[in-house]
Amino acid sequence: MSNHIFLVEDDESLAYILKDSLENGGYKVSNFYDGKSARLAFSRGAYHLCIIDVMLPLLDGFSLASYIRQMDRSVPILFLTARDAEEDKINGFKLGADDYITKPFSLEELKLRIEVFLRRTSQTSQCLIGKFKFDYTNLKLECSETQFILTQKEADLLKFLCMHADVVVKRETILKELWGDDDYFMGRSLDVFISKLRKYLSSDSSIEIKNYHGVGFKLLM
Amino acid sequence: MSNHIFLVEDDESLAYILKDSLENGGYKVSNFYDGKSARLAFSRGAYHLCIIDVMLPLLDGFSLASYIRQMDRSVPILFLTARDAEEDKINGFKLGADDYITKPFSLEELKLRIEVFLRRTSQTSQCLIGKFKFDYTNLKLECSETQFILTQKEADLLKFLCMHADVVVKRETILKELWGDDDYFMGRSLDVFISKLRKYLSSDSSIEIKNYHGVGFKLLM
DNA sequence: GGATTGCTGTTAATGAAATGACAACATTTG
DNA sequence: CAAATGTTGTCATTTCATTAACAGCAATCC
Repeated sequence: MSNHIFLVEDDESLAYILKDSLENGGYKVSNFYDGKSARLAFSRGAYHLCIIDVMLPLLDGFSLASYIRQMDRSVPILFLTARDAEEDKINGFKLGADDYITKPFSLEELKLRIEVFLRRTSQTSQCLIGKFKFDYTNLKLECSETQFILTQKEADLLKFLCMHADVVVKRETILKELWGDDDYFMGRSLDVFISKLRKYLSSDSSIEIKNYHGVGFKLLM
Repeated sequence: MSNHIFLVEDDESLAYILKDSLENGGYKVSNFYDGKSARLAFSRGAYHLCIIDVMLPLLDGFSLASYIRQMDRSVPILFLTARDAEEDKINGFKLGADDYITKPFSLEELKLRIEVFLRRTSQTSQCLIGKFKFDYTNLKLECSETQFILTQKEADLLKFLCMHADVVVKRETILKELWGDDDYFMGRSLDVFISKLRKYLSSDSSIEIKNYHGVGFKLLM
C-alpha cells in the first residue's frame, strides 16, 4: 500500500528531482505544474499527502491549499516556501497547513518530514482486543493497568488472530502463514505461543482463545 | 512527541483559558503562577517553548527570562505584555526574548505564533532529548553539565531516532536510510553506533534506546 | 463404562541467533 | 605522519523460538 503524494511545483527541474527521489523512496507521486490543473486533479484523485509550492502560476499555493482543505479536512499539507517569508507562514497556518520547508532544503529533510506526517495520519495498525489496545508495529499490548512488549512472533500470531477474530482458523493455515510450513514440531511451537498469548490476555475474562479439537483456534472477544 | 509549553501567568482565569485551549491544541502545558516557583520548575523540566507574563508576583518576567536564557540558549521565549509598554520590548529583546504579544490578544494569534516558533526550532534541526539539546546541523549534543561534538554519522543516527521517537524503527529501515544498504557488517556497524549514542546519553536515565530483539530500536524519553 | 490413542496446555531446558562492548584495522584528511 | 572516523572482528551475554517432557483432555473403539 504505497502512499500517494500530490506534488505541485512549477520549477521543472526541481519537480523532476523530487518526483524521482520520492518514487525511489517507495512513494507514488503525481506531479502538477500549476495551481489550476492541480486543483482539478485533486478533486479527482485520492492522496495521502500534499506538497505545494507557495508560488505557482495560474493559482497560488494558498488558494489551492484552501480548496484542498475544503475537500479534505485531514490530508497533511506541506508548503515549500522561500527562505524568510515569515508572513507566508502565518498565512498558511491559518489555512490549515501542517508544515513548511524553506528553500533550499535537503531531500533527507523532506523525506523525514513526509514520514513523520504519514505516520501521524496512518494509524500504526492498532486494534482493540477486549480491554487491551494492541499496537502491532510497536509490539505493544497494553491496558490501563499493564503493558506487555511482545516478541515479533507473538505479535504476528496475535495480529493474525485479530484479523480473523470470531472465526475458526485452522492450525494448518496459521502454520503455513506464519511458520512457512506445517510439521509436528511447528505445531507444538504454535501451541506454546497460544499459551503465551492466553497468559498475556488472562486479565480480561471476556477474551478467549478457544481451541477446536483437531481443527484450530478462534479468538473470541 | 507533543511539545511541552512552559506557561507563567498569574491571572488565574486567563491562565486557565490558555492552558485549556493549548492542551486542546495538542500541547502539553505546565502552568506556574509566580516567577519564583516557575524558576524552580524550569530547572527541573524540559520545555519546547516558554510563554511568560511580564508582570509576575515574587519574581518578574524579565528576571525569569534571563534565568531561563542562562539555562537554555535557544528555547523560544514569548512575552505577554501590556498594550503600549514600548520600553518593555526593548528590555526584553536584550534578554533574548523572541516575541511579544500585547494583551489583549486572540487565541488564534497566540497559537499561530507558537506554531511558527516550534517550526523554526525544528527547522534549525534542534530537538530536545531528555535533558539534552541536540543540534543536528552543528553536530552538538549538550546539557547543562557537558557538551559533546558528534560525528556526522552519529548525528545522522540520533536525528533519525529523534524523528521516530517512541516508535520501533526496524534495523532494515535505518540501514537502508543511513547506510544505503543492509548486510551483516552494516548491521554490526549500526550496533556500534547505537552503543556510542547510549554512552553519550547515559547521564540522563529517563532516556533509553531500547532494543527490540530481531526487529530494531526505539528511542524513549 | 473403560481403555486406548492422539491432541492440547503448560512449564522448563536447550541451542542458535542477536546484541553489547570493546579492540583492531582501514581509510581519509589535514 | 597524526588525528579522526567508520568498519570489521572477537567474545561474552542476552533473548527467544524450538524442543522436550509431562499432565490433562477429547474422541474413538470395544
